[in-house]
Amino acid sequence: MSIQVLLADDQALVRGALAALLSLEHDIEVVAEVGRGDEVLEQVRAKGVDVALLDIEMPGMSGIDTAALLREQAPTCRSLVVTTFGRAGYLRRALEAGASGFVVKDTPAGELAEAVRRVHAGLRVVDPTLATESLLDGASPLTDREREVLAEALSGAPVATIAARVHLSAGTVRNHLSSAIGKTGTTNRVEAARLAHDNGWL
Amino acid sequence: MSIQVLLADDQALVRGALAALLSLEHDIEVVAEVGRGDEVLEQVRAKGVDVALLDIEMPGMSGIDTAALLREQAPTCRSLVVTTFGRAGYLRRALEAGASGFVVKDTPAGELAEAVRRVHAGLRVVDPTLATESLLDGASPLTDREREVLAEALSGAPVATIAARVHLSAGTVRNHLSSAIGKTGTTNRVEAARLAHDNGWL
DNA sequence: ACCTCCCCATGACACCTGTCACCCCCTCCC
DNA sequence: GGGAGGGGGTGACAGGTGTCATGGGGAGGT
Repeated sequence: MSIQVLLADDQALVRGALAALLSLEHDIEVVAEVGRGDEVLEQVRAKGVDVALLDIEMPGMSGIDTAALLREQAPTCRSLVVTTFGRAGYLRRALEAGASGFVVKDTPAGELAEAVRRVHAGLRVVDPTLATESLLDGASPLTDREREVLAEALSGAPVATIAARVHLSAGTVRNHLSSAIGKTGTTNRVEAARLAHDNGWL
Repeated sequence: MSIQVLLADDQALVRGALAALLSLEHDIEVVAEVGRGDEVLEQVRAKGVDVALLDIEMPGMSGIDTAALLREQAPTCRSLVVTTFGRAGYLRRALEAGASGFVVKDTPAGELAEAVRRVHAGLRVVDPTLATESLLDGASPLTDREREVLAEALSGAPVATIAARVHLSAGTVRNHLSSAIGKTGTTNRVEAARLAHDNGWL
């Protein structure tokens, strides 16, 4: 019995290309493709998927949240997160969410099939270049509120707008921003938001 | 004689997957793969490439600049730009640079081979969803200086830092920023920079 | 009970930003 | 020649921003 695989990626071309790549392997069969995170569970149940390849940045539901959902609702299906960005915090959050593997998109193509087999066998697969870096500084120093406020600041909105969106006073928002700026070692909210985003903290 | 194709994309996994996808076609042969824009020309000359698939965001040299280089240095090789982002300005700039085609990565996988064939036949291939939108408002309203200053502002640097980097007085930088904010209909530099970036103006 | 940490909030202060008026230069074009 | 437009610059002003001191409240650990 070959390994039943689901592909979740918002870019149809990448999805189709990965399907072609994996279909070259005799022991792997791509049985489902979806472009949104919130369509994964339904397909996993319907097709009896063994391994779900999840992109992180998808409409509907992120790959990380999807992995957590699968762990609860479909524990026989293992998750392999395949993402564009090798952000330290992503790996940590993916593993915490119950993903069995984490592969960056610039790994050699030949290794993907091997990663799928390992995950299916119950092993963990972690991109080696990230493993060391991540577990050291991957933890976010930000509190929940700081994270929330920074995420809003990413778009460049002024304090008043942010305050309205998170239902806080303008002064409190500025305090959170100031705290986040201090923790990230930056000099203003924009730099802080970028750094936090690049580290996968948002 | 089958069509000789080169793949240029900084993500090895995507590159390998696209190679697998295109290799399913009997009349297409992937003869070269590179991960950097500045390695394309060399490979095109060495392998006698007919069609170069170029990602835009690559280290070394952007896909757009690479297309322009190929037009000059290897006019028998046609360029097909394949990119993640459907930004209006990208299409316009790609076509101005001499690319024969422009495809977004979330087009159906099956259409890629057809796009390659059309480009090879000397036809233009343009993503239909972008064609209308792009040629209307794809032109940037920004002057060179405004573009330059906005690009620096993208990182969140304060005016003093930007002024030092572009060798202008702080006041002039603020004037350019103010002008750019006005033209983009935004309220501050961060929003203006994001909008300009998303439209491919930077 | 006590300490620590996070959360919410206010007021004050220095500084940064966005805008405007006004000046200069140069180039292109009618 | 004159006008339009881009570029570079200055000074001034209102308002936004970052920091700090100082409150109060609650959850968790010792």
